[in-house]
Amino acid sequence: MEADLYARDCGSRQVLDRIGDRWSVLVVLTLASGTKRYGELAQRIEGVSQKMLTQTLRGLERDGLVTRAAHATVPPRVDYALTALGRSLLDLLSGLESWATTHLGEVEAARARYDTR
Amino acid sequence: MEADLYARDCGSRQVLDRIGDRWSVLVVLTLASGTKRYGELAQRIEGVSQKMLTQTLRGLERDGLVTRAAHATVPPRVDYALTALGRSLLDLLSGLESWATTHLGEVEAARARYDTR
DNA sequence: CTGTATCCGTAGAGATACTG
DNA sequence: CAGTATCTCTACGGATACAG
Repeated sequence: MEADLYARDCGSRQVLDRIGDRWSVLVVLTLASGTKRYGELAQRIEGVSQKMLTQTLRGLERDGLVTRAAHATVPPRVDYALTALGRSLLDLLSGLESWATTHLGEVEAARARYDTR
Repeated sequence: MEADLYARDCGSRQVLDRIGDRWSVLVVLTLASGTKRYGELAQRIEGVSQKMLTQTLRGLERDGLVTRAAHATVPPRVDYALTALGRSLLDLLSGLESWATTHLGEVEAARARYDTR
């Protein structure tokens, strides 16, 4: 079976959807520097709601990109970390991150030009 | 001014949003092989509605990633192409494409594992 | 601390019909 | 051919409250 990104029902589209997910990228990038607790992620990623963070983490865990380790302590503690698969995605995502920051100015300029004509 | 991807109101988040957009990625990748007409894009990208394709193209044009050239012929003809900025994104996106297709199997396996426990 | 459950408003996506 | 306009619908995301 061939993986055709352009085909409607190809699973590679779903993979792209996860990458494209707004919070997934930020979560994976945050985990680049090592294991993080739930609260650390929530604090670092500004603007993410509890619901969305949990939902995103579940999705990443389901896709095998992130591991979840719950410790039965009081208070509870849950550690999230990247899997090997998750780390394999890291280079690409940090490339995206640096593209976004370095070309931000050009994009904003283009928008200003577009909006004023 | 610093570009912090994790800051709520930083423009780099909006840039990431565009990259993350489902159809934008597919459109840019389709334009990788050169100028395409509206209809060619619609045909190549399976499942995209007319509305979404137009909307995506407008967004990409606004952000300076794509040019739009309308010819006043009968029937009309509109050519879309990548700008230099758009091409600068291409390597990253094709990296994403190949990651998606090569790791599709692992992701699907992880999902199956997650869903059956 | 790390979640789950519920309600609710709005943006987004599809379908359809129409136009230069 | 390449759109625009309008309608409908749902499903995403935020807020809030509660629980283990």
